[in-house]
Amino acid sequence: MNILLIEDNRTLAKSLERVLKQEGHTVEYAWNGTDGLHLWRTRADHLDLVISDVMLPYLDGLSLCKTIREENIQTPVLFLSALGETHQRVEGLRSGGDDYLIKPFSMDELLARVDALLRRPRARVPDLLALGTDITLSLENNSVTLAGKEVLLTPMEFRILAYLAQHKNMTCTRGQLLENCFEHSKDQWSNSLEVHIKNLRRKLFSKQHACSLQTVRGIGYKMATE
Amino acid sequence: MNILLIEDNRTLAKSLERVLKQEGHTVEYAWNGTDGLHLWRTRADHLDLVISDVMLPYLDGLSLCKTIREENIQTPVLFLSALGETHQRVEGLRSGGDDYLIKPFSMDELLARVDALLRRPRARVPDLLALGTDITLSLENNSVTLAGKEVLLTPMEFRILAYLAQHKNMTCTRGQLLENCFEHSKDQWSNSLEVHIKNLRRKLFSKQHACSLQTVRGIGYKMATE
DNA sequence: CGCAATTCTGAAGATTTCCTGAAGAATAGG
DNA sequence: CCTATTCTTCAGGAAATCTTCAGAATTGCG
Repeated sequence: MNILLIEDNRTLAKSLERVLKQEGHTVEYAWNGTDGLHLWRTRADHLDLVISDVMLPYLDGLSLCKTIREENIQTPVLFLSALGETHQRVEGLRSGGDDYLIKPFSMDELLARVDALLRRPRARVPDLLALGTDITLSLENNSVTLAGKEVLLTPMEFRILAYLAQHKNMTCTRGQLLENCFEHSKDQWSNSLEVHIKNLRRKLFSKQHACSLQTVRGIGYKMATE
Repeated sequence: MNILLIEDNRTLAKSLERVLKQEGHTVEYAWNGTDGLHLWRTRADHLDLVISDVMLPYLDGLSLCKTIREENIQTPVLFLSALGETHQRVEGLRSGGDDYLIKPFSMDELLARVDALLRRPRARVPDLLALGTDITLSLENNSVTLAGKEVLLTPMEFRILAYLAQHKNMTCTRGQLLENCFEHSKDQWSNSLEVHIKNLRRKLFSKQHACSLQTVRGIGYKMATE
């Protein structure tokens, strides 16, 4: 696992690095907030965990984490801090942190908490999604191609398709779709969804594919691929 | 979000429940280890978080959590305990816990930690139920496969099958089935149930299997596996 | 064996859910 | 302010599903 360590105390950093490497992790290191931010941003795809001090030169850990979270980067974060007051710990978690460890701590506890954070499955969203053999969908530029040719979708249609594609072969309830793609609340009814589904079918699934947009009666819809 | 609270101190439990509900969560409650285990197992699909005391009557929190993890259920767990020694906290995390909060704690911190645990993407456990050797049923996809091939069930059929599968090798009374799968009240009669059972048998149990849908005369039905 | 209670089965009617086309409402861009 | 695009609503009809019913089959028991 890849861990980014942001800590200005070089001595502590060294020993943390040693211990983590012993556990089989690879460790990258930044000694201040701005360097940390840069590394985190650029390497986010490869990182499995960030361990960050709260008090750092140039940019403190909490602001750093807030910034990152606003960029929709979800790498788990373990904060280290000598500030152990409840309100300080709460603030750490509210800033987007996943755990908060008070200095001084034992290496055993650190490793246990690191394990707990690494154990949970990551939700890494790939950029290009393939549906069957000839439908491709790029989340980044909001575009869809069918057999190599671009198909124009309305924003709403794209949101719905993207949601279904990200959950392909799972049944998505009408509630999920309404909540995630519309501003509606979960349990509200709107025929609108069905109209968009119809249009998606017309634009993308009119012919036989290795992929189809199925309705699951009484529940919702499912993007089925082979 | 759905939270299961396992705590034997009724006073503490009550106030936790109140605070969590204020935050918009729904709370289920168990006051001892064995009840907790049962609730957790059976409702795992709907639970988003478990908050559990460590010292509990009948079955302590750590063993409880280990058992659940061995069953491949990944619901996040927050342990509460008065035992705040490092080695005890480490043990909690090693047992499959995700966080460990030491009593007494402030409600603020509890809520922050609950938020942190709920915020992270859910473990997508393919909640697959196996019946015999060749029937598999996925609650998430609302789908059933027989010898690898998908079998299409109606919503009602699926609900009934799922209920029986989740209680396999137990006799389910007609009352249970009516109450859980239909909108009927417990003691109402409806031939409808039998019709659905018939259709399930036709679709899934027509051949000899390691699994059969038996009728228990005068009581109800049983999903029997070997 | 014969009877009564219970369950099974097929088909038809009732109900729910979904699809579709078109028209009205909202929104953005010029 | 006008236009083009997109979104939502509505209503009719189609399709899938659920329930009911009546007769047949099965089971348990004296």
